Amino acid sequence: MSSAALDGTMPSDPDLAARGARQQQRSRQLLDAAARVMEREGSQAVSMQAVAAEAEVSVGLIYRYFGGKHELLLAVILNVLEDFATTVPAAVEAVGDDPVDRLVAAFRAYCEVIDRHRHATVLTYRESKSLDEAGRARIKQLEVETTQPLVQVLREGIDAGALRPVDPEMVAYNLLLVAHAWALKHWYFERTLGFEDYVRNQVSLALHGLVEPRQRRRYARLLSAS
Amino acid sequence: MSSAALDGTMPSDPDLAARGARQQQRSRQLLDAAARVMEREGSQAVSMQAVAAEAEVSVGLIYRYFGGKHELLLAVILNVLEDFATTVPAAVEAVGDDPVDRLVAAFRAYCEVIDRHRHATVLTYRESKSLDEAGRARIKQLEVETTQPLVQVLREGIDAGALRPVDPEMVAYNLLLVAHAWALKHWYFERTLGFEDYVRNQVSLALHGLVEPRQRRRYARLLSAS
Amino acid sequence: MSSAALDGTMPSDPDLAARGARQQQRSRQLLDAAARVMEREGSQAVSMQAVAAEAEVSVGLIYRYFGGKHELLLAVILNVLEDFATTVPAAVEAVGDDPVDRLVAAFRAYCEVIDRHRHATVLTYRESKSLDEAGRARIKQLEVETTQPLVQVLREGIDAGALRPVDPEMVAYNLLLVAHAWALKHWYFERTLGFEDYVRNQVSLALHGLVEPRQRRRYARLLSAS
Amino acid sequence: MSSAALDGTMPSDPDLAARGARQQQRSRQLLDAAARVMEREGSQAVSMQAVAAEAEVSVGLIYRYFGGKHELLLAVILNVLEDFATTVPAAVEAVGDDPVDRLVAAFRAYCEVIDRHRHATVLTYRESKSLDEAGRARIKQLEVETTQPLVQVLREGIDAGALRPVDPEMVAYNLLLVAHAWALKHWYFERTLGFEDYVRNQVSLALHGLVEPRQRRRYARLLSAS
DNA sequence: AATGAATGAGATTTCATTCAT
DNA sequence: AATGAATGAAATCTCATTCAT
Repeated sequence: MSSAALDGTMPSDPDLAARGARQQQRSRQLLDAAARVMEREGSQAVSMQAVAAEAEVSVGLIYRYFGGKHELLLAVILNVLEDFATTVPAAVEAVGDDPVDRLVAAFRAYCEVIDRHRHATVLTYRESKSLDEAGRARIKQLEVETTQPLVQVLREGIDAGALRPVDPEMVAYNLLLVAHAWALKHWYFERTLGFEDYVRNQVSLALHGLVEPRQRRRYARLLSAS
Repeated sequence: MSSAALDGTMPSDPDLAARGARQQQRSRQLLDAAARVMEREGSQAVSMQAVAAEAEVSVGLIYRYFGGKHELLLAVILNVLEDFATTVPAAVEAVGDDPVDRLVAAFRAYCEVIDRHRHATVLTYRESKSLDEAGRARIKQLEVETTQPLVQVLREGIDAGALRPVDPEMVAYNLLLVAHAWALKHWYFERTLGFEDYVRNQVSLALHGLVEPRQRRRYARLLSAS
Repeated sequence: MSSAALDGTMPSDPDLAARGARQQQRSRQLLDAAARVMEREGSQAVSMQAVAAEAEVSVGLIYRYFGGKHELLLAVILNVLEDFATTVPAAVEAVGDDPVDRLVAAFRAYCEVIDRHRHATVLTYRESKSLDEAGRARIKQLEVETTQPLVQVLREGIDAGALRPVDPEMVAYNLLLVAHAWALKHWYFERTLGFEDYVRNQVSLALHGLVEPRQRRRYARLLSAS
Repeated sequence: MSSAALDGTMPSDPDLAARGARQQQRSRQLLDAAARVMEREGSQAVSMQAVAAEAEVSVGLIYRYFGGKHELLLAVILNVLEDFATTVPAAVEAVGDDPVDRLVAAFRAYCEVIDRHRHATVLTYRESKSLDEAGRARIKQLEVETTQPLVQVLREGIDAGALRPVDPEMVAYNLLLVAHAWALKHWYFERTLGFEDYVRNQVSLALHGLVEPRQRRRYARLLSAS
């Protein structure tokens, strides 16, 4: 991984800074092009030549920014996971203290990130086998970390007596999966549901399974599907 | 799709029948080898040479039974979907009349099929882009049909007043996804859960979300996770 | 060349004779099928499997009658050349003594053989490179022999003073070529000419170049094109 | 057909021009190599590996310049037909106004082009079946156009009363065929005739068939064979 | 920093030929 | 005599990667 866009170096020399900015912009341009074309065709079907054409640069340039095809693919996937890492905690904090509100905010944030990177999400499922073991391990590790905010709010809810005493890790993964499903099975859901409907229905269904019976009245608004 | 294993022709001439049986056996042998090696390595990464080596036949022979790599992959995937089509309805019928029992039996049967073809299930997610449009459409169509038994038992349960009035199609797809997750996220779940735990936990969670509150006592056995 | 059809052995034992007849029939069947399908698709494009299918026999059987693909192709071509060897001299003898009549009869016979084996004639041009050196040499040799009747009648005509003193070998080859052209450029000529027109026009043109000026009146019938 | 050598674009940017020139040179190099090796062995028998080896480049490079084997073959053949299109009209114009002189000049020019591309001419006969329908149609179309200068001078000659009133299209095709024969049957003619002899003999023979009897004296020089 | 021509290993696919039945 | 399943060498074509400019 040699992409300047993915490490956090911050040179102080203004020349270097300018160069760094240009590099970051290039890197983003390449990443976007790669995501666009891979998502369109499936990454194995996409040649470096095609990515270069989509980004309107030469093949050689890609190798300046990414060590090779595997690294490029890895960077595309990591890009999504980073979006989770920044978006979800922010959404949870923004919503206040009620544990069920926080849970819903977290789930909704997951779904929004997925919706932003719908095709790249599919890539994660489809292409991980074409990475080396190190890359796969890194993605799995980050995916697990990605669920932590959910696990956290679930624990809070259980401790606060708002949620039933479920296995927070399994439930968190279930919710992540349902969010992924918006991308994975989009061809199916889009026939009947818009994004908002999907999120609201899934929230209602999940909360029916999770909220303590005696707390139901309090969250009636979230429990009703329509 | 020229595989004799996938059509149900049954010639009456004993010679032809013997030949048909030999062909079906070959077909199965090749399919198994393909599934084994594709699941191990990811189908794009797997050459026809590798499949041939795994099956201990020559490359050329694969082309006698399957028109090419795409057809072979398609056959591997269809093989799983056919297992659903036979196993799930049988399990539902075997369990009796109670709608919640039937729902649980259906879900459990899905999970068992997935567990039998864990790697081939992953293939479905990973490789569908390498099929042609017709193949993809066929798989999607069969996948949708595959959910129908679940949709059916959900409707029965709702009509009988045992389940809350949820959207049966969305819930069915959610349950299918949770079953798929046993394959897709096996690397994660296997750290903490065996197959039985996974099924029981998911059943408990799902039923908490689905069963009519006033029917809870009746299904306490299924609602408890451990 | 193991084809029984192409050597002249004639067994005296009636059993052997029956077998020989059956073999000859098989041989002819295969040859016809090969010619048909090769002519349709171009011999290189035609697999032994395709020939077998066309002849409605198994691939293995072809190898019983012809040593391999090269021999089969060679046999198809030789078959045409044999037709020349029998048809042309017969036509020349049948027409009488006039040297110009004999020339015309020979040319017309060539054209008729070509018309009978139009596609196989094209094969001779197209596929000779796929034969081994021995096969090519044999075909060239036979092709040269094939022109001999024409050379012969040209010589007779010159000696008799009916034809101008041209180079008989070159003229013979020219005439053979014009006959071949009926097959080679059939796509062109068929737009404007039927077989009879083609032959008559070419006869007229050739005789204008060949007949002694003072003999013209005598052959006016042949010299007029329409 | 992506060969830069075959379209006439002329970029004004000097960098692009230089690149274009390099590409055209490469294209020509590959075309020459392909012609050389195909002519030597027969195009079906020739692998892309062999062409690459002959041109001393890698296989992959051929695919940058020609879309595949068919296009390469097509380009080799078109190359010859283009030589006709430029050489023959020029030769006709260079010789002056006499219709018979023009006819002879045209025929001689045909023969010279054929002699320059002797093996590629054979290719046209041998390999057209391995092209797709569009390619075959294009070649036939160009071949017909190629005869037009001959048709034209024949018409002029007939109109001027120098030639007998023959069918100019058929005669033109005959002459083209006789020119082709120098390539097709070179193995035969080279035993007795050099290029000059061949052309002179054929001219003499053809003119005997074509020139108006009362104009013979005027063209005695061309009518004598030696 | 950027280009894109060039490479060549490797993938899929075909098919002449063999051989057990 | 006849079959056709099986083989495997060889062909076409792709594309990740390199490197001279």
